[in-house]
Amino acid sequence: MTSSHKQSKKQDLPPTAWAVLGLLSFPGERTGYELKKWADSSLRFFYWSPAISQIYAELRRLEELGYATSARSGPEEARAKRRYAITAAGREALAGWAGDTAEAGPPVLKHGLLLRVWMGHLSEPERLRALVGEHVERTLAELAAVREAMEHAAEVPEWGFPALALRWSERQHLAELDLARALLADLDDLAGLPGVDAPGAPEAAAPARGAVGEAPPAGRPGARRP
Amino acid sequence: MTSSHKQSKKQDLPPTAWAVLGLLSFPGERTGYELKKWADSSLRFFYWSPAISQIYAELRRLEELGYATSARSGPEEARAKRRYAITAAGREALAGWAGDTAEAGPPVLKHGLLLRVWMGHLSEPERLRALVGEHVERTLAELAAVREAMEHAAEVPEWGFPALALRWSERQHLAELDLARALLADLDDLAGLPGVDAPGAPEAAAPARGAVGEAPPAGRPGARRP
DNA sequence: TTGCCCATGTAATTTGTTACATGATTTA
DNA sequence: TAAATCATGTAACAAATTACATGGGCAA
Repeated sequence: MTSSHKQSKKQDLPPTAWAVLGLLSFPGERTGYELKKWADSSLRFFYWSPAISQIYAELRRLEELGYATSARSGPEEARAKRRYAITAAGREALAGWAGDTAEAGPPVLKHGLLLRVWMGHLSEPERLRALVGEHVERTLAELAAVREAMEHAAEVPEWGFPALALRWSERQHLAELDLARALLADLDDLAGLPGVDAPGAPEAAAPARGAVGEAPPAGRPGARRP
Repeated sequence: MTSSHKQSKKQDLPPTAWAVLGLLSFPGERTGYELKKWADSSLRFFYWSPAISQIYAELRRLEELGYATSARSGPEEARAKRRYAITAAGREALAGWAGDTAEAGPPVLKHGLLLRVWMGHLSEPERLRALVGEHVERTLAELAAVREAMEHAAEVPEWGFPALALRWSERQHLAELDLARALLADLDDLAGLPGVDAPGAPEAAAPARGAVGEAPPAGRPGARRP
């Protein structure tokens, strides 16, 4: 078991494989099914929750690489229940990946709402505003889900880092709500109706000031009516 | 060539196809190459910039569907320069997609840094802080790129909506910087060193207040040292 | 006894990437 | 005249999804 096993390219797995291995890096053994449920209430808030079929595929790959082991229980036949655990090699590889500066790229954001705003000339102004409203609704629902997950995470003391990640996600969703409010205001400006039909909130502005470069405080961008 | 052409499923294209069609929805005809460059300085900030080879593929598909037309110029031979334009059918379909409430899902975010923080037990605290620092650097660079793109967008009067999207992106990046600052503070707390080695900024807090549910103001989460 | 949750997997397909091939036009 | 940029495409592959197949255990 020395020469040319299968480990062709050691440190070059897709992010999903590392994410699954990360799930395994917490104490305890679990099944693919359990991993999926856990991902649904943690990773999905700031990263991604793979399809269950992909989790099984990654688990097999990780085992082939020697990064995980499995013990089957129940029927000795095919499709027996398998509980997976990380190996020492797996832990080491994962730690290497997690700390690798080159590996960590920029965050990936695909924001469907903004794509629609960008081509806003195709929609009625009202439709656009409605889309933003739906986005706010979805964000509120997500925020509630994050907070629920936070309660679970708070129960277990060794989940300090997962709790941190969830706190980040909570703030991120709050920021998303602020961005939506500002977007709505800009949309009004561009439509040429300055501040008339705003239904609720009385101009709660002051968005994201930073030590970096102050966000253009005066003078909205559009507002060019002939 | 009338009966069963190829348009099997009318309104069911991948988001990338719609994005490319969206690029085409602005006045003027352009080549795939030009589309790619434009996407690199607009769509990529809040959505995504497809590979050039995929742009060509999508353009061919859009033409097959009758959503775009192309006129070749230069050599009549193969691989002639092609300028694409949207058709009336294309514009209609795109408008339908853009306004469709069911079509617009939640934004997709894959944040590699947070994935690493989530499994922070695998890294040295210093490494983790360094990763956050790099993220801040990247974000600042992106922010500068957004601002440069905004200058270009400001030149052309009919780019009101693209300008809005860029403004959103600018604020989004500023929010990301705030989130990184808060994350760093939480990391310090969890490490047990409360607020000592903060190098620069004198506690510029007050992140995202919202009418929704105030972000836990007092009492940090971790801070449980034995 | 029907339906739901647990649990694992295969197959087909879509989406998207990188690497490669080719050549024209512009700029230094 | 060499290099960069413009410009279009093909081929091979990777990543990930959906749909499907299978079956045990448990609760209404």
